[in-house]
Amino acid sequence: MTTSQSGGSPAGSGDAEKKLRPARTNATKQKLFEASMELIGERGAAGVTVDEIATAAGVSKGTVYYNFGSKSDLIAQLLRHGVDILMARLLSVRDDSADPLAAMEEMIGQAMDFMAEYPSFARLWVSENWRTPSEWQDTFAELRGRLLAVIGSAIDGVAAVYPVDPAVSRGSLETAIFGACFVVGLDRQTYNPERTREQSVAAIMASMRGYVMKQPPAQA
Amino acid sequence: MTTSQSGGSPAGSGDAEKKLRPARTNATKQKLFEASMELIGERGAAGVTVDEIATAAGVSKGTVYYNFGSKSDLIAQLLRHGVDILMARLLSVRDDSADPLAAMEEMIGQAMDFMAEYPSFARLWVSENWRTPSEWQDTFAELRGRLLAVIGSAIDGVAAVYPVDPAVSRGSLETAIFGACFVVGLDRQTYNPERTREQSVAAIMASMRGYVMKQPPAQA
DNA sequence: CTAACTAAACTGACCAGTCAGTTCAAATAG
DNA sequence: CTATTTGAACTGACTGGTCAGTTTAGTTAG
Repeated sequence: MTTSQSGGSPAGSGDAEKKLRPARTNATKQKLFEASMELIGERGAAGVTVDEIATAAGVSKGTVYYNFGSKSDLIAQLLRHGVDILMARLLSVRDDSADPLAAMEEMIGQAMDFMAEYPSFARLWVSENWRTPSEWQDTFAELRGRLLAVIGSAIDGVAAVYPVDPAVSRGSLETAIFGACFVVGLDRQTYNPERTREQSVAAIMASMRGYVMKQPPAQA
Repeated sequence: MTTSQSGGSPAGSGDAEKKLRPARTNATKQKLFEASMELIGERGAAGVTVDEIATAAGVSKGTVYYNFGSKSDLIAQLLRHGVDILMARLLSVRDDSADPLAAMEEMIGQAMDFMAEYPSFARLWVSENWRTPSEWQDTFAELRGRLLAVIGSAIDGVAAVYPVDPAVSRGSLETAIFGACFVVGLDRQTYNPERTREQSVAAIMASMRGYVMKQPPAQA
């Protein structure tokens, strides 16, 4: 069970020591992330073998187990890795509060760019996210919460300035927008490559424009 | 590769003879659909064995191969089966054109009910839908087209009566609504069981209300 | 009587995880 | 400056097990 490697095993290391120890390791992990993102996005977590991942990364199978504790662990870290990238992009949108609707629109645009750039991650996410008893259940819950918080605060920004339909719960709207980003992004890549980024953003933004009410602001 | 069964094999029968031949077969197929829908929804197509499906359906493994040519074939027919049910519900909404927005709302409600009743089908759909080279690719393309057509005509119904934002392409909106139904439905079941049907419908309907413009109708 | 189904054994491929051994750059010693 | 040691990083053959699909001889029910 325990990976009793001859040397110290970085497999178990959560996140710490990012500067001192690793020499080749980080480059190797990066290659493994890229290779497995690609393969797993295409054929699913269960449909890809560790050997394939190792070969695609130009590394031996043992190296995968040296760097990660298990296939499952690799995928968990892969999920975190992808979410880190997406989060960074979403947070790059300055909430200058000039117009919260514009901020929202840019966030959705960033999300669409991310889906276009990492479609395999998006596929992995939607493939595994809603499985009921799954390894990664906790991972998903945590990452989902982080992402929804960002979207939620953008919605709050809008609700603070515009009058807003009280019949629409913030939580459901978060979910709808979040989900629409993934689905619209994936659908564009899979079935409608001719669709533009702007069309996609506009379609998702429709729910925000439907959320703000047509009456003039109720002057807080 | 070729399924050379001893007895006459209904395995290859696409859709024809639904009345003449089968005596026990239909009941068995039904049981197999239910069992595999459940299992595959939970653990994914690749994560479930044919033996498990057979046992769960209270049937022998041979029967699975008697009724279906292969695991892959079973899943393809399972997809069609689920879409048939969903389509029937969507089409049950009378397009009385009294208010196309109300019709749209009821359609989304029907979709939410379906997701609540067959969450495993929804999981199967989102898990496999966007895989790039997959068996079932053609099946998905066809079924997706059928479903989008129904939603599209509901959108057209709205666009025929209300003034509508030309910046939002019908295709992207179809996709966004279609996808939101799956994602919101699944999220409700997985992460937010306290969310009501109405909240979910309202969140998805927001995109329709954002699609119709705030100016008074342009009087066709 | 025959289509539908059973039960069980079997094949051949495939795969996650293991482990004994190799490499090599940097540290330490002479 | 050279020799030796250390250990992290990596290798790839191997193991124990699983699984899709097949086959066969017999049973059940319409």
